[in-house]
Amino acid sequence: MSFIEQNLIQNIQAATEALYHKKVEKIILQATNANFEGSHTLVTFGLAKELGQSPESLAQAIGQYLVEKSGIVTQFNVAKGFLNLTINDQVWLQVFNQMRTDKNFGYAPQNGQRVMVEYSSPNTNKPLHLGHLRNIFLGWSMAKILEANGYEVSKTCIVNDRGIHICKSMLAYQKLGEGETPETAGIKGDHLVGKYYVEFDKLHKSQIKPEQTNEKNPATPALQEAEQLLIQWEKGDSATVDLWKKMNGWVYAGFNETYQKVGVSFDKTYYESDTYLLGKDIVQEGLDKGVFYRAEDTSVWIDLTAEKLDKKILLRSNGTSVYMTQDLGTADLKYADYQLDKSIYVVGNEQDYHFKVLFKILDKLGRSYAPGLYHLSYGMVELPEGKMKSREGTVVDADDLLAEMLKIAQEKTDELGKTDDFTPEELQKLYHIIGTGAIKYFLLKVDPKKKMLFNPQESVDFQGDAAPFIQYNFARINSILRKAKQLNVSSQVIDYQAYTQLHSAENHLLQLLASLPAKIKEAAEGYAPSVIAQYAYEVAKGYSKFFAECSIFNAETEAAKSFRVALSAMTAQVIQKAMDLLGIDVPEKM
RNA sequence: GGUCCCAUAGCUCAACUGGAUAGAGCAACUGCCUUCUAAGCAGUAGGUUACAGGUUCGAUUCCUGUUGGGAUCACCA
Repeated sequence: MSFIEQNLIQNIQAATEALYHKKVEKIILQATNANFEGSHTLVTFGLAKELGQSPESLAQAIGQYLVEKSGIVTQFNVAKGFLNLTINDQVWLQVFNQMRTDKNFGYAPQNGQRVMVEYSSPNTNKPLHLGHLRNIFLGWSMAKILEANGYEVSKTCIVNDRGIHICKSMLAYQKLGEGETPETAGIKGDHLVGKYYVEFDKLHKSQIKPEQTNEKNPATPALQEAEQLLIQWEKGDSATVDLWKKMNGWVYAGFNETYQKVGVSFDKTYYESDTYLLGKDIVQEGLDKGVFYRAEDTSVWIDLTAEKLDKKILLRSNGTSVYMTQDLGTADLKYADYQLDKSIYVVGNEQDYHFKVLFKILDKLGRSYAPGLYHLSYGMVELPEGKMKSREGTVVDADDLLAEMLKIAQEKTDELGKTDDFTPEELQKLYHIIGTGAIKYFLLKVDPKKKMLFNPQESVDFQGDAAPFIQYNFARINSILRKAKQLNVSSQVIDYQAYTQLHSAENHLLQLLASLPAKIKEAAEGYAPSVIAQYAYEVAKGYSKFFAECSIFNAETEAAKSFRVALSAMTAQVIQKAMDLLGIDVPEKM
């Protein structure tokens, strides 16, 4: 809480005591609506009831008191029951001075807690698509935000690298591959494997007999062969394992290329081929504790109907484990590896039910870490015609989209012609910063919980509420700072006393900058990078307005000039920090 | 059918967790570059917050119902 809020709350409490001889415990302030004068607002309806006063007269009385006694409130107005307070500009300048001298402004100190963010978690049978990008950017940003809130964060990825779906692409490759490799085919490894996954689907569908069309899982020869391959793999058959290793290697190389392109990485990768047998001992533990039960056919279940959930299978009658069993095992493994206080799973909302059940089971088993588990459930990215389906080819491929972003960035940059002095390398770097920034911002600005729409026809915005606009303001500021250096305008020392009247655009911007710490906290508590994205845009907009309305180098006084340079520098710093939390770079020039 | 989620301007999204006259961007229309980067600024227009009730000083937000959309309910992962 800022000292302004502390001061106001204390003085409001003092006011109610002095005026009505009653101490009020909780005072809640909110930001003043833009249509009214002031920055802080006290909503008096609740207080009025408690004190037996009318909201209007109470607001008047407290307002009067604050102007006289607080030392920071210069004026107030009352609309209905809302008491709007205007804070002295000198106080705002103090706030400004405080934030610019704080190297860690916005960041919370270490809190000694460990948190894991698991994200991406791809299958190794097809390339990444737009939905994965939302997942990846959310995970990365969430990790950054938690770090900024003082957590020790580890980023992990659980690769789903085994199972029937992997065997499908292996089988198709065996049949049709003719020794093709990413090199000979000239195709990125993950795309090559994805191609054979599609081939398998074609083969499988062509083999479905007329009388099987209504079955949910028609047993075609192709499917049976793939199942056979899975059995071979589980036996450790060397030829099968070698093929599996080779194809997975291609996929990893492809994924890594994409990860690198978008600038994300992991501290730890778990492979399901290593962990898929985990969790069976937990099944035994659950049986011993009486949390699970064994059915007549020897399969193991948990009955969660009392919790308004269903019965869930945990071990098949043939003794093999299911998805849930593995997740129980990896939860224990993660905790054993990192002693986590919190563990965040970034997984799509189609798995809401799965995680509800998973967390409930771990809780029932008495795991101490259960309360710290959180499913960061995000909505699907949909196309105008509906959901993306990889088998039907209606997906927006991640690599294709990134390439298109770079292309648009290049076209737009070249069109504006402001980069004539750039070297080819600098230009490539700039296109990359702008292109990837645009897609990241596009995916992160929306509340994670909500599904969102991507229209390939309109693609991603580079204008208005978009990353390039924010980056543009950062570049603009750097231009200003370069010029300030040239002109020897010092912003180190500011004569605040000589600057008594802030321009409304300055005041607005300053208040925005001051709210960075609150926003970083809010983003972590709500698990919502969108809070930061919206904030970054507002700051950029605030600067743009200031830039248009206040001349910096032709300022009326020296004090104003140096303050404006300092305000610009501070804005650049805040923009950079906010964008960094989103995983978005900012350019010095553009 | 059970459970869960969603519905806000023509389009894409906000709305400080129950607050004021519901805000931005895109698209449309008006102005503004011989002065610090116009990827910009200022303005006009655009809304019965799906619908019907309820709770209260006050509802886009909470409750009930209706309609429409999505997810999930596998001895798949």
